[in-house]
Amino acid sequence: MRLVTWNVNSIRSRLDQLLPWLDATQPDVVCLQELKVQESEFPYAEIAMTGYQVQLVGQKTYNGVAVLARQHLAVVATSLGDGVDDPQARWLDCRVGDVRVISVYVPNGSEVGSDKYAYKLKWLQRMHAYLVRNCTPGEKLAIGGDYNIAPDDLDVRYPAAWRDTVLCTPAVRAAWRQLGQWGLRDSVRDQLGEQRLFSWWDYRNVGLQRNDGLRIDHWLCTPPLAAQVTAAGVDKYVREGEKPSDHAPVWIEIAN
DNA sequence: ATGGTTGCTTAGCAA
Repeated sequence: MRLVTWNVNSIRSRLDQLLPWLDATQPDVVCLQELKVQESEFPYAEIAMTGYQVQLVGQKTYNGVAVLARQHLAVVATSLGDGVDDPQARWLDCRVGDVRVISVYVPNGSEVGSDKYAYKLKWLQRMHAYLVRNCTPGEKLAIGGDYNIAPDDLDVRYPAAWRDTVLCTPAVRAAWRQLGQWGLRDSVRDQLGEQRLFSWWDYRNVGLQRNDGLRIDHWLCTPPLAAQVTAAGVDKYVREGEKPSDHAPVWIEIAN
């Protein structure tokens, strides 16, 4: 079973990449982020043509997350559901067969010290609280998405250039470790060992040529599922193609 | 190197 997460940076402007990639790689489950579309404008017909079912939480202009699956897909929750007044579409909790799959788009945080950075740190605490409240480390749960966190300097090609940016601060890395302490495994890193793979290259730095990348898109899995992961990787060629998203798809393979 | 590029929406914001 192949699970993939990909921040597409606008699904409507990425259909010409998404559809052939789906056809070529045939993943079982796909988590998408940054749809940048409200549900009424979502390209349902084009996705239906692929044979995938889709569930999504949309929003005009910003954010938006989806889950695609070849088999039956049931929605568990469309937000963190903690009573906080937060219109941002960043969380979709689904059931696919005997696996619970969540597509997540963690806030970027903009600049350290900004309101957006404070929102990011609070949001990560709310995500942890959701797990405590609604999930158990004993179930088969996989959370794929853009976490906007490079967990370690190993996940940054040029750590000095990115030090203390919102993707790398001690505070966001502490929030990441808290997710691990709850019981989630970094299933991609578990497969990579010390190998350095990246999932995002900023448009602005023309950084792809220097491989100025970071690993900020992840699969976090509970132990029953993490134990079944047999392989992981990044479809970097998708980032190197025509009119790419700034993120590449990140996948894990699960035995069964 | 406080620039650079892309997408959505139309000059400014977010990433």
